[in-house]
Amino acid sequence: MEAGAAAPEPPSVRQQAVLDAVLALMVEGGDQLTMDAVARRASCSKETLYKWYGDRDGLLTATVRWQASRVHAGREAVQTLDGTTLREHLQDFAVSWLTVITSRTSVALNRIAVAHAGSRKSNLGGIVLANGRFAIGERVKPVLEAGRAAGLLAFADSESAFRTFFGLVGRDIQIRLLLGEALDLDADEIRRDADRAVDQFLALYGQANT
Amino acid sequence: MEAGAAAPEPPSVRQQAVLDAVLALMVEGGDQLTMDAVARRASCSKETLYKWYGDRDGLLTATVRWQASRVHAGREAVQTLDGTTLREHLQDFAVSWLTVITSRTSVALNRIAVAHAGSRKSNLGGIVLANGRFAIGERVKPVLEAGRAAGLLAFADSESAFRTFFGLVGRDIQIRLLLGEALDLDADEIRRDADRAVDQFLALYGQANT
DNA sequence: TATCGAGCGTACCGTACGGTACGGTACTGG
DNA sequence: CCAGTACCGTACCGTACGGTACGCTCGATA
Repeated sequence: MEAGAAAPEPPSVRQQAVLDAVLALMVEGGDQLTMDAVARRASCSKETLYKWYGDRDGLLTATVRWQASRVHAGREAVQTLDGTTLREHLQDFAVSWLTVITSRTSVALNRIAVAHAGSRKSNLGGIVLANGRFAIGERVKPVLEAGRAAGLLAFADSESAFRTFFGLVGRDIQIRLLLGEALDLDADEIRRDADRAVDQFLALYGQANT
Repeated sequence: MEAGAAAPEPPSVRQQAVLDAVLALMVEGGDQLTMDAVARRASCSKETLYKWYGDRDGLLTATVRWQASRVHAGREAVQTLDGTTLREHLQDFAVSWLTVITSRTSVALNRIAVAHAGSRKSNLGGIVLANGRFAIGERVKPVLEAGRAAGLLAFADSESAFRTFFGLVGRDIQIRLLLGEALDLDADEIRRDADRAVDQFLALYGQANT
């Protein structure tokens, strides 16, 4: 998947404030995301907005990238891997993924990106995919492969195994949220959900010694 | 989930043609879905559109319901259920669900509904959920329960079991499509995917005699 | 044949919003 | 103290689109 032209330069503090204003407006309801509203909320002039971001799409793109840059956790290398640490890693991934996709910000952002994917031009959808679904895939797959190398997991294709993991974790959550269902999970429910998903994944792909 | 006021009366043939025009325009790109474009495409006057559907939202709502009315397959009763027929039933569900969510029409419609869910008012999202995710849930759960009654499956909560099935079938397909990835599956891939999902589901919930 | 309603096509209105222009202000460097 | 820069606030422009009004045709009914 093409992420669509690398980010040019990191936003200044003032620019970050503007992008946060955009995020806030997104969360408050997708339809009030006008350039006027952004300028008012961020206490800046529209002219500045256009100077910094070119046009509305540029502003949206910068916002998506800004949010993505905050979500990325560092990818720590996996060295020792026994049944317990593998399980912990997977649980961490599941919890953080569920936390992300159930957050108001993510829901709002994904709504914008999905809507944008309908009308071509400037693919926010691609950026969101690259920084969401694909980014976590690239982080999980090494763990799965390390698990296989340690004899803890068995699968032929790590991509396919990851997709199953993804499905077991997310189930119907994301589409229900995107379509407007209330359904807010607290940290406990997320943890239980993650536990269940990891249990099921290990039941499918785990070797005896887990 | 509230479906949002039952459908008033079935559309006339002429009205169906109008709604099909709306669907066609949705598929061609979400942004050209203007009342003018619909009137032109359907060879009718805007005044008629407003007379029949009240306003733009009414037209969209009618379109979503119209599409939903076409997707609903009859729910046949489940009587005899052995391991083979259970598997067949689940495979049928998986195939038809994958076929639906990968169809251009469904993607376009879901995009509209998701976008609409951002700005409150007239929840298309609720209607889509009710006729998609929840409708299939209500059709699958009786089968799961029959499978449990026949000693073929083991689970405590059929809703939860269904959600796992849903996740195993859909995985990341829907979100990737909604976010604009190309990814078109042909009938063969769908069938293989459905097979895999059913295998995995039975591995998790099946009793020995499957 | 006269009347009537349904509906097509087109013209029109109001407004919201993307984008631009411009005056005013504060800070920076010489 | 002056020039330059960056930016705020506001006014402005053009257009696209939701919604309305109106004249016309056509088929049905008496």
